[in-house]
Amino acid sequence: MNLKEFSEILGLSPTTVSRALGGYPEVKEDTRKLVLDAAREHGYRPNRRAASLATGRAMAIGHVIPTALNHEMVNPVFADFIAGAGDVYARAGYDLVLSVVEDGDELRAYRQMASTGSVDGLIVHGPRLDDPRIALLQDMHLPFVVHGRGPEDSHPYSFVDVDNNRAFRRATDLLLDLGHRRIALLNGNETMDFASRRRDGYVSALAGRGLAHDDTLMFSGEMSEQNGHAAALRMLSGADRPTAFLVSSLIMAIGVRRAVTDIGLNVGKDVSIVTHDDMLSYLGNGTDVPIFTATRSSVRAAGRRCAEILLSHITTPDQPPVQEIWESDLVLGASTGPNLPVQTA
Amino acid sequence: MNLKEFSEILGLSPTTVSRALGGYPEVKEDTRKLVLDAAREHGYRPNRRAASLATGRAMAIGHVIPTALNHEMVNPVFADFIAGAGDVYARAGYDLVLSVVEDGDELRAYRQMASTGSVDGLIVHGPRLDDPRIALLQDMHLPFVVHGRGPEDSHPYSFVDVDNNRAFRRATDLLLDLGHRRIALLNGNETMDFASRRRDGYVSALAGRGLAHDDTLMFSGEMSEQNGHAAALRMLSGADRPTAFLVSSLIMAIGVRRAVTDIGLNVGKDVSIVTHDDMLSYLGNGTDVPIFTATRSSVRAAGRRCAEILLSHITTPDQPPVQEIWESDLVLGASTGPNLPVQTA
DNA sequence: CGGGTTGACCAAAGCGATTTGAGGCCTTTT
DNA sequence: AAAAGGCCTCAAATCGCTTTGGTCAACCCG
Repeated sequence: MNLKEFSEILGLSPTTVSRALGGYPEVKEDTRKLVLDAAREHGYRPNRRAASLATGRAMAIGHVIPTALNHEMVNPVFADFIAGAGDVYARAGYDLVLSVVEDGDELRAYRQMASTGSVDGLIVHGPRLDDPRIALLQDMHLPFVVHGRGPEDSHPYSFVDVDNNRAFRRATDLLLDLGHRRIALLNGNETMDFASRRRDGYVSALAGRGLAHDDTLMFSGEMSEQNGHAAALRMLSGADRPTAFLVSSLIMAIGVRRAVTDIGLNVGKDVSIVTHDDMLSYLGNGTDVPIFTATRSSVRAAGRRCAEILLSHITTPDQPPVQEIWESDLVLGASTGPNLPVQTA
Repeated sequence: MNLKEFSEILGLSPTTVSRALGGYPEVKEDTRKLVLDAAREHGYRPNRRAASLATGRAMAIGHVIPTALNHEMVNPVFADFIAGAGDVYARAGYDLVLSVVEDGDELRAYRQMASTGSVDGLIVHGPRLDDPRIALLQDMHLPFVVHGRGPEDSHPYSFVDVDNNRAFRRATDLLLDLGHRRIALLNGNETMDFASRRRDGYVSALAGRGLAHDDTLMFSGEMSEQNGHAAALRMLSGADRPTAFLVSSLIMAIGVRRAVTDIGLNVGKDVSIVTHDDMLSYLGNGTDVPIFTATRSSVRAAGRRCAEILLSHITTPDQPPVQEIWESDLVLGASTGPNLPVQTA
């Protein structure tokens, strides 16, 4: 059923029908109601592609998610981020076009989405320290919003980020205040912007107490349960073992907890854990008292906000960029406690 | 840059250029090479929407993922499933259109995708026991593939599923063979097809040994870490507590493990756990010896296979439906052991 | 040498919407 | 009663591509 057929059923011209559906004022209210009712009854809906072609608006937003085929990992925060963003898109009548590409092929994916005109804007996921994508997107004059932050030397652009440096500085300070001195950092891949900032926060908190950081207590890599377990186990079985862990993701923290219990120690008593918690829907950090003491920020809310900003850039261009740096909560849970003097007993 | 402009640069007609890019035989190889090189140089790519309109093919596949706004959970297997499917789409030149809708609004989403012609086919996620979506899709004559199975009374349709009944029957048998008699089932929501089949497998294995199932040892609900923890804790603190748990997801099993260690028991010694493992990329079940004994089937591979089947239905219609039921591995890990006679000591 | 093939290319007609500019009807004003 | 002005509606152009149905020249063969 196309517009022509549909308008013939109604005995109206395509123009009038289109205007009625589009909500334009040049059509009598009675007529509009007639048209809307008939559309519902006959199940008519304008063809998306034809409408896009005519208006020049794709009514779709692109998300490019990298999947490292060598190390096979899909970042689990995508699901929640996209749930948040997708909700906003749906309300505004936008589609969400997902492109799954191998790491390193992202530039090509962006270029293609832009030149084929299949999206009106893009979300940039997981910016790296030296990320070429942002410059490319600025060149292409396609609206975009970054989840996180990339290089800041270029022209300003819109982003939503959490204050990773501050969050991990505060978390480290908390552990220091509890008397811990051997604090391990299990971080994400430090070529990623967020991980780099978290490391800086951790290092500067230590430096603030005149402590040097110890490379043997620092891990940087994919934030999987396995990696958390392996790294923690290695550190705990070394001499002069850590009494506390600062971890970049809840999943990784679960691996740390398993390592701690594996060797017969107690989380929150013998070993403290502080983790970052993205508030993923399927991995809640306890209902009553949090399981883990955590720096907490909802990635779903970030998805929602990124989508809102992007849509506003699309509907009214030439706005100044929106840059939001969210403070994350530091919530106390059951995984931290004071460093007891007699720990090796 | 559109086709007209681009073909003028080359001094050729739009027809020839389009044919050259489309790989049609009516164009001299030299000319084709010329066109391809120029396209690369000038960054010309046909407008997707216009091409779709002309051919009638959207070159896109729709995925509708439900998000229950009340209970706020996004199924974490989506990320991996979509990574698998997206990879196949990308190679075939298809886009992946994601629609995030509130539970119950799925029918509307499907109807819309079909009538606006924005996709050539659909993947159905998470079929329920009495799922109206499949009948609707058959009515609309839009190709689709179901991940899992829905009602089987209607016309046959394509699906990829694991043999959930058999997997959980075997897992239950294993625990029975190890001497366990009080075996708890922590299942997904049993209005879902997969969970219902797993329950049947569990119940029939018990019945095979003349055992009745005990409602107080059965949980059905969202497969979150919290739910696993809460349900296990409740069961373990009751009288005549279970000695083994059969769990429907690794995340939930992690919650069970936490509950077991919380009350000072040992996983694999005092309490056995068998879980289903979707082989999510960020939640590997150990590298060497599996952490959990598990029924194992890759959801990413399922995504890939569903995509392949769907694309083949789209490119050559009127094929008979493809129905695949995958056997899942039963891998032994460190979380199971014999039921010791003196257990309450 | 001429009719029939074949090869390489092109003009123009869609695909299904939106939107401009023009026209028809009815009410209001002088 | 005629002119002006509103309010609706319409025909046709447009978006950028694909594809049908040619045209034209070169080639082949009896």
